[in-house]
Amino acid sequence: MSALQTIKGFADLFEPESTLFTRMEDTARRVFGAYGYKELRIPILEFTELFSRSIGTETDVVQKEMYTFPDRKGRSLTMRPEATAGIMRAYIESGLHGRETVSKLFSFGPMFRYERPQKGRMRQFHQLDCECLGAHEPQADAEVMLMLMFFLKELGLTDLSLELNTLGCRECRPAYKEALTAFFSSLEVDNLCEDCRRRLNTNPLRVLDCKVPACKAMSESAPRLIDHVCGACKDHFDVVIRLMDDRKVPYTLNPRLVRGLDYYMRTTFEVVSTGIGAQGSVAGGGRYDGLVAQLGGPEAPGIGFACGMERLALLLAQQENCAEARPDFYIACLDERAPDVAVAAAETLRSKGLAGEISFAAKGLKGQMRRASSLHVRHCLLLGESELESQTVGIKNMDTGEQVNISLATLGDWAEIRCADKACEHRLGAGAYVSG
RNA sequence: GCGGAUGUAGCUCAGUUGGCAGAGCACCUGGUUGUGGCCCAGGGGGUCGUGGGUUCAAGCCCCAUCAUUCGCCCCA
Repeated sequence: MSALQTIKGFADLFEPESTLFTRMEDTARRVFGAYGYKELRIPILEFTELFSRSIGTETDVVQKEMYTFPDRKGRSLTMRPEATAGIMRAYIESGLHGRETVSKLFSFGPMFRYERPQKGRMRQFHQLDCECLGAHEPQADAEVMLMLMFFLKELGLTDLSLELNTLGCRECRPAYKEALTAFFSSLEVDNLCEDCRRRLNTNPLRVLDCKVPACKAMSESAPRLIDHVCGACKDHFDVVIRLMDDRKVPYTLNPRLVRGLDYYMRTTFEVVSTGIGAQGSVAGGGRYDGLVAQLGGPEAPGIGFACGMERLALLLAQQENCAEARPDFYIACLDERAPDVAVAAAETLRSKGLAGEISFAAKGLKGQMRRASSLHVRHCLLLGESELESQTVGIKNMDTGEQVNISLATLGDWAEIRCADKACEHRLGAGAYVSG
């Protein structure tokens, strides 16, 4: 343990990862905005009760993964492990439900879960979160999923699969749970893994989700939820599927897809990738019609999803189309008097739209040129003794090796010409990456 | 909470059956070159993650501990 290292599972994000995060946020604002979603920023700390009441007391998240501690007055606070609960709280507390029938909200930021870190899983991780509140219609389910896939496509991610399932509702799920429990109890329960024998009592649906081969084999012939849901749920799901088929968005029906949080019902979905190791699910969500009321709000239905930004970043980093933006200039100071001149010259260049930097200290030519090379700049501006005497600057094109000397007074003109030349290129890091 | 792998120079890593701490890259100085990338010579840099133990002798063997990482679990 040391004051000079990050906490386990907490990371500093430098380039290029930080740029990837910015890109995800920008794309999210643009795409979600096109569907009528408004950005909502919510606190990171909430009263613990908000999470235990919404996520479910029996879930692993609440039981052993939350950062929970008392504040100075002894009230139990928790660093949010997910965003939905906080958005629901804000929705109810603000009275937004009274001013509009449908509310579409998105949010993003850090979440916290005390888990063992591994690839694609941190203790502080980031999620993009969308919630559509006030609509019970299956069209809302379809739109949410279409929006998610559109967002991923806009990021350039296409090699992903959408998995889809329905969980039934409060009316039909209890009967299914009983049927499922009865089914497993009729078999050799001892063949199930230790976890599943426990799940059989707490949450039998999770047995379907188990990855242990023996459990998988046993649940192979288990009764399927889709055959047990009530008429209303069946109708709802049929419309969702028909809409997805109409839009020709590929998906896989996965009867084993079960959400880990208690509040989900009816439509559930998950976006999975094979490219990032064991933590392959990059986004997940579903319908949660009872949640708002359960938290003390009105009877408002809802559907939404959360998207893991670290996992998306892993996929984005694998793409070959990340081209770094090249700075336009580096001013090499070869004389002690040069840095003063360089500060002013650089300001002139930047005011004309060029990007670059200067050496704050005067150093030898060799080191300066190395620095210019490592920065991948297009031009190296040389300020040495002779240039200072004559009030000029040597401009070396780092690609061609050509060098010209121009008067310091005309540096702004040179910059304008350079800018015009490159009018089609992104300026000042506005788009550090070009999509392919 | 459980299991595997890994901690040696600023970075990437070698290090044989236990016997003087190494390479490449990077950095600094000098030389060569018409003003960088090549080449030559030299140089600075290490509590070998940490603490114990075995031994004449430990980077190497044993125990503990911390950290990183990949899985399990769980989840986005």
